[in-house]
Amino acid sequence: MANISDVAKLANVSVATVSRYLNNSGYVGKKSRAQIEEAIKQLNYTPSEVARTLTTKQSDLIGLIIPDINNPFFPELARAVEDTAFRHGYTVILCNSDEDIEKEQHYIKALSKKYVAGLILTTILDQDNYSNNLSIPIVALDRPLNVNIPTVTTDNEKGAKIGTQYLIENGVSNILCISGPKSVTSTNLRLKGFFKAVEGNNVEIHMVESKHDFQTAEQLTYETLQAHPEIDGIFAFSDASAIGALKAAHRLGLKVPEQLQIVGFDGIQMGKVVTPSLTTVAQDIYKLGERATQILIEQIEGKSTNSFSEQIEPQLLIRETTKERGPL
Amino acid sequence: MANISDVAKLANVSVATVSRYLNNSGYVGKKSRAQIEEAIKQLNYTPSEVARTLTTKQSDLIGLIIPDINNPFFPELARAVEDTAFRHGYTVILCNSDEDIEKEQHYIKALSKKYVAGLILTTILDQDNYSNNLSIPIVALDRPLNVNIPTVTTDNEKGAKIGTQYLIENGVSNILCISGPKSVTSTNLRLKGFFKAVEGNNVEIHMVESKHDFQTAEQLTYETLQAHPEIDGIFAFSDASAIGALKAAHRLGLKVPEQLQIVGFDGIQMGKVVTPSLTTVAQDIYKLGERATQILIEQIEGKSTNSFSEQIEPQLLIRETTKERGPL
DNA sequence: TATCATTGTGGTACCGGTTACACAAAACGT
DNA sequence: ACGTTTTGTGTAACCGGTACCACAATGATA
Repeated sequence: MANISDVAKLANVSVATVSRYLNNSGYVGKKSRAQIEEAIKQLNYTPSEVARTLTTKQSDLIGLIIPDINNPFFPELARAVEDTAFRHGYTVILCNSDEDIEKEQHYIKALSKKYVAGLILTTILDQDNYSNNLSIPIVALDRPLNVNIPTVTTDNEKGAKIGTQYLIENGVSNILCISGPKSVTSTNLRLKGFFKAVEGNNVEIHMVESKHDFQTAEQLTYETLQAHPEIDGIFAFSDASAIGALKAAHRLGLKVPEQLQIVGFDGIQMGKVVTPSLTTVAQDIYKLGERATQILIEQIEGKSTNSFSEQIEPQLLIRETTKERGPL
Repeated sequence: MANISDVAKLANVSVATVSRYLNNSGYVGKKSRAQIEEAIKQLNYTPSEVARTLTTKQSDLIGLIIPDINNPFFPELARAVEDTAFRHGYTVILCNSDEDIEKEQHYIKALSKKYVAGLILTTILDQDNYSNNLSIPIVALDRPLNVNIPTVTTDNEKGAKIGTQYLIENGVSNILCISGPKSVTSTNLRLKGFFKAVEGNNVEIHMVESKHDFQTAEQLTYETLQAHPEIDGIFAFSDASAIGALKAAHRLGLKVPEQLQIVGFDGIQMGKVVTPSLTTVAQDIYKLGERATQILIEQIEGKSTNSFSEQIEPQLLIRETTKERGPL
């Protein structure tokens, strides 16, 4: 691969001039410009991003760490981040931490050594250490990280509250709550919302904790439903769990929504395509990813240091797993 | 951030010695070693991957370009690639080309400027140009690229053949074939297999072309099924399409598998969780990703130049969308 | 005409590493 | 005791860019 001095030689100018041409910085005469363009074409030259990064300490890389690529919520989120980043001239490095702290730290380290311009994290670090000893901008997405780090989340408490309330309004009196991992802040906020909605209403509750994953939720729900046939409603903290629960209900021959009503959380595309289609507390996934990226880029480009945390409103999507049917 | 010469100074040795220590190349005395370790600890030093890449022209980055992150097949594939890469000390950069050639080329260019060590492509480039003017190892995954590039695929023709045959054996006489985009090689191979299976058997066929995406397939199937109520079997070229088709069947009140049998292709996790669970021609997704990565790494590390294309056997997973029920 | 801003260009130190080479001290063989 | 090998270390060129500085030519202004 040709380098900048090959170009300079061929164009009969100095590397400095070529560099100026490439970066549109400083003056470049008409004649030189033409020669340089010609040389670049002839040599099929592309500047090395690596060398440039080394001197400028800047890059157009944004690292995105997600915990579980197999939960469709995260690909959809990644899609939004990628779209937005792309539109601003950044390239996204997507890493899958697998809910594994070690793997996550490995990625954070690997990425920061590579001079990513910034990091978007969807993760479980409750310690404050990471924010501080890393000198690049970070934005937390979906799950708050710590007070000093801008965070973009859905109003989880509210979401859980309206989801649960809707179940209760629809006549459910014995709810199974399928929560997510307790280590994650958003789980706890949703728990809070759930309990607020339940409070004072005469409903019985059962709690299980599940990964946001079809299989796990299906198995857990199957067992719980067998042990407690009186359960007539399920509120799941993710659509993935809800869909697993739906499967369990089918296996047990329970009619949804007649015998059992289900409300999920997330609003992934897949919710529309299962049968019956899933009533859910939808997060505005695209907006979530978009805002996180915008905030990060603002920080990277130094345009703003104070665009802090944002909460995005969830919205109840009424579909077919609850009795009071709405539009498809 | 501290750099190598800070470490050298603090340890009272030269940068060369530190470098030798870091890379385990050449001799480093006991005393120096200890001092260096101490200095590194004190300064919290990590070598800059960027600088290293610049001189060595090597990196531990593997670029993976997938066409559609929202089709669960690809996240599962990405997972496999990532796992394998991680185990070998490589980091995966995942890019989503969105089936968009421009975006894809942008990513290929961006990645090659960053000295990725190699590239895994899942893509639609029928032209040969890319293989040649890029000097890094490439492996094509899921879709063959061109003869000079190692390729890891499922035996698509065979897969389509056994899927279709199974449908016919189960008494289907009027098949709707939901193919994928014709621009992709694997689609054409599957078409070939489909036609081979159909040939000579007295079945009627309908063809539609769909993206591998729930919504599109659902809509298309809905329309086709309405126009042709005599259809009693569907073979879809992806599980995503098959699941969309299943939804369409539900909307039309058709009983699956009694009135309509469905076979998908891919073997994604989700197939298990829909109701009824999806009979499908399963690709060995993990193996697909694993082998592609292994072959790429072999090429990167120069261990092998001739480990060429591999085909992986598909396997029919009999579940509930076909009449002859197998194990769950 | 002298002065000064504008335009255009080249030289070169530097970013943070790697590595070839030179050289010294220690260990070894005879 | 002396040549040879092994071990240990430093100097400096280099990777491919960027950017500061110096300097020349041109045009504008006083």
